[in-house]
Amino acid sequence: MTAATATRRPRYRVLADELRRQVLDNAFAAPDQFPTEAELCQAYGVSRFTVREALRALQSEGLIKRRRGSGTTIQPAAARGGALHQPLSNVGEILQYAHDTRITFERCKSAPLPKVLVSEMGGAAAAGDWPCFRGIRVGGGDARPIALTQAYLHPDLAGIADRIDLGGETLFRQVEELSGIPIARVTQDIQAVPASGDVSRALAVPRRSPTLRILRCYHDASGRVLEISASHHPGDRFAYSMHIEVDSP
Amino acid sequence: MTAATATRRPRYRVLADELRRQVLDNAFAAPDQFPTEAELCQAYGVSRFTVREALRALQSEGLIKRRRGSGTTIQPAAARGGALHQPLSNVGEILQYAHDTRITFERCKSAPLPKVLVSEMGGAAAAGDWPCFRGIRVGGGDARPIALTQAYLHPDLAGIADRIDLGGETLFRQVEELSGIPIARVTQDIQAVPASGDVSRALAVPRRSPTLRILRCYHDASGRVLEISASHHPGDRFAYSMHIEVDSP
DNA sequence: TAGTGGTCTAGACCACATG
DNA sequence: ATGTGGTCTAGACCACTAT
Repeated sequence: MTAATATRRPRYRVLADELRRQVLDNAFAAPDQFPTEAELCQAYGVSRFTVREALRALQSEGLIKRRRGSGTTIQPAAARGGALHQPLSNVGEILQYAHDTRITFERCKSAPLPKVLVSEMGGAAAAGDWPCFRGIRVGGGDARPIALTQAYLHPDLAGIADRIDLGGETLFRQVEELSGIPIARVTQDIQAVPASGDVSRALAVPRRSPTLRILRCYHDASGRVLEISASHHPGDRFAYSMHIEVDSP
Repeated sequence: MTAATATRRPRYRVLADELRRQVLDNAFAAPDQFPTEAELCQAYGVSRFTVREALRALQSEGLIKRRRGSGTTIQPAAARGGALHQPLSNVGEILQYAHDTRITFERCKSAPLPKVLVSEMGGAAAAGDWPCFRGIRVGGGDARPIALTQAYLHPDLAGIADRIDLGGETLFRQVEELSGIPIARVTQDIQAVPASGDVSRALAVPRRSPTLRILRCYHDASGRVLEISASHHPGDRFAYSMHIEVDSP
């Protein structure tokens, strides 16, 4: 029996989070200093199954590399260029940013959804006033911001809009928790656009300079859009990076 | 003890192949007629672990969908384009374009890797002359091109460079086939950059206009970069979209 | 040879969906 | 109430790498 606290979070996810944090915090002296499965089993008091599930997650994120006989090594964390990299995997952690960045939101007035976002959704079911948030993400060793994000909640969720912690977890996690409706699917649209006046001021870049715009729609299981967001990133100091594992023979 | 034949192929892969064949052969009357885990354990005489590993593979291919409590269902065949199976995981569609586009390459002279790509790789092991290809992708109902792609093969693969079908399958699939070395991992970097002179001419966009640049590295199992490519897309008529299925915590 | 990760078994309890 | 898939344990043997 473990502690009596009712953690509904699987152990292998907790372990994966813990190990990811350690890797990103450079808690290991060298890439080959990552613990073996047996060591992790003992250190955390879990079975090999749990350890392997956690390591499978980290591997699919590209954080570690495993070879039979050799061991587990940390993937080149450094060797990255000037731009900030956002590692993402095919599962839940996709929408998280590097751990040394942070964003704080401010609440804006509710308003009809901007036209560009309405068309992104396919034009349907966009009626009503959507509670609006605006945030600027900073970090990554650069004083200048790396993102301007505008997010909108579905009018049905207006009741929880005031209970959002503006400096807390990601918006969509809070939306899930406060509304009790899990996010089932995220669609994402990435495009290069010129910086508008608003964006150029917020990001400290010239007007019309290349900007990476990421539009995201957060759907529940029935397809309804609970949240929609638009993020603008400066082209010269932000890269959206992902990796894909291909299964061998 | 199983049959005496020394099958070094894991059971869960054999099972996955068998089930994939059945699904593609429409051996199941309805999408919800897929067997349960318990049925598969009994039918094939394997443990639940083996069954789940097999189903995990099929799920990551997008072939089946699983829900706790409900069961396993077969995904609509509409999601599948060609008759060929794609070893790439669910995120693998990321590398595919709309099928109403096409690209033809031309062979360029082998040359040292451009600096921007060297730094993308981390700077190591980029020495030598890399066989080079250049292609322009058209389609999508617009007469103007939607991409300029430059691709480079590792100098070790110079021998197969002349056997590439310039109008055929994707380059990396041909590289896999001709070299016999499977691609194990793809890393991808998306950034907004201003159009260079070369890019602006090829895409028929103004110089310095926002352009979506996608850098891809194709690694083999040992981490060597077999192919590296840079694609530039016009910001005003190209969007990179992707869908992500979220597993709720 | 010793130690690593990869595969596999036989159990168990749980969360969830459906009747 | 039943059955589903999700999590987890404690073992085992094997293939591979390094020494």
